[in-house]
Amino acid sequence: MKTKAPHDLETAGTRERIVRTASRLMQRQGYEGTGIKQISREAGATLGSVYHFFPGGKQELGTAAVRLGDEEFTELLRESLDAEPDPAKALVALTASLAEGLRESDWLDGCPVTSTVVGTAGSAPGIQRAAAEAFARWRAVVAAKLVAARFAEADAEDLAHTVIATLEGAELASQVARSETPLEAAGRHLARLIASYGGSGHS
Amino acid sequence: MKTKAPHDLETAGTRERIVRTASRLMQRQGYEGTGIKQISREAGATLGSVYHFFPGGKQELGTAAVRLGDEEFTELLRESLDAEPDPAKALVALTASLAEGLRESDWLDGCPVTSTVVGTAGSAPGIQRAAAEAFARWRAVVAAKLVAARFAEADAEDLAHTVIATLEGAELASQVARSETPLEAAGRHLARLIASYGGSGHS
DNA sequence: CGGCGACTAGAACGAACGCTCTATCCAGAG
DNA sequence: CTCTGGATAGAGCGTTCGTTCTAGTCGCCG
Repeated sequence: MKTKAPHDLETAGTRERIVRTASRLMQRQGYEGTGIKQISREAGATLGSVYHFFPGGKQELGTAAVRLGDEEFTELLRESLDAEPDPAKALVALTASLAEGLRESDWLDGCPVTSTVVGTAGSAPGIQRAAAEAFARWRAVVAAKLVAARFAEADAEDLAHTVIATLEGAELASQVARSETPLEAAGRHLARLIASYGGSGHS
Repeated sequence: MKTKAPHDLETAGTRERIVRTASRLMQRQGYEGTGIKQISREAGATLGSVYHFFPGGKQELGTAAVRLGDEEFTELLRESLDAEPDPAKALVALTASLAEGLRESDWLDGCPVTSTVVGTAGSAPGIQRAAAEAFARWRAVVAAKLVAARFAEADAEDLAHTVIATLEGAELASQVARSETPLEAAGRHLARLIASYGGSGHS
């Protein structure tokens, strides 16, 4: 019986509801600021269900929440980069959409990975590892886009570090300042930085 | 009696010990992850003293901790920028020293303001405000340096947004990856971005 | 039908949380 | 000396924390 599909439809329903709720709450309140009871309450699940799906407790749940945020942003990143051949223009569009999302949440929803991982440095190694993997994956997506736009591989990977770091920092700065300006400036400056590597466009 | 100096020497001693301890702990564990009793214990003060100096409770203490982090980084920023006439080179040196500090703490001590403010978005407006003021002050210091290096005022303020955002993001990325690479790349790329504004140097 | 495993349900535990409160200490003013 | 007020000291409040545990529900296989 390899078929786990039948009742997985239901179990995956509860499990996924818990992870999504955990991710959303930790995005706003941080890892330490979010309680398991609050998660189970808002997810419409009970404490028993939470510990059934996450026997590792809060840390395992936090790790799953970070991974969900990882997947969601990876997809957003890919969509933005695929929609526009020029990576510089794509980044400008991406920062604009990040700023829009942030404003629409009344500046509450920053990067889910960042919010969850900050403050767990020495105490929750699983979460640290998941966050490191998320950053690495995002960098790889950006680097692949740059390589596709005829960048040298070394330059692409190098630039990807700064692209991701600047996006993270600008998202945080915009959230704290309650203003789209940091993200907007980051988009423009990343485009300028990329353009400074010779090619003005995509060919 | 305007002279408050005599016993202020002692009272300021305890008060400052509390704030410094709070700042250090919140830098590592976040705002929610740090307890007032832990702060008082590690500061060698009692609960009574904490609430005597900070009748506003944890939020007032957190705000003071953010302001201390603000002052400390403002000073580090000024030192780095004053030591080198070319702002681009100064930023490379700054990222190197940030990376060194991070590595020396075994990747535990990130930006004290960021760690403290993340996760307090909707719940602690005083902390949010103090963090916004910190970012604005740092931006002003960077912008002033750029203006002194013959940048147009509009360009300088615009660039300052991205400089601060990138520094924040790279510090976070370096901490999570436990690697100096993100900060090192950020320094090089910020220097390149600044250099792209015409002047290759300081005159 | 009986039994079994996946899942739900929530009471209960000890510890820690932020905060309030009273008591005490002590230097300096009168 | 007394008196005063800033500072120290810590017991104790009610609440919430993460976690454990037992009981119960449900669908499916034999």
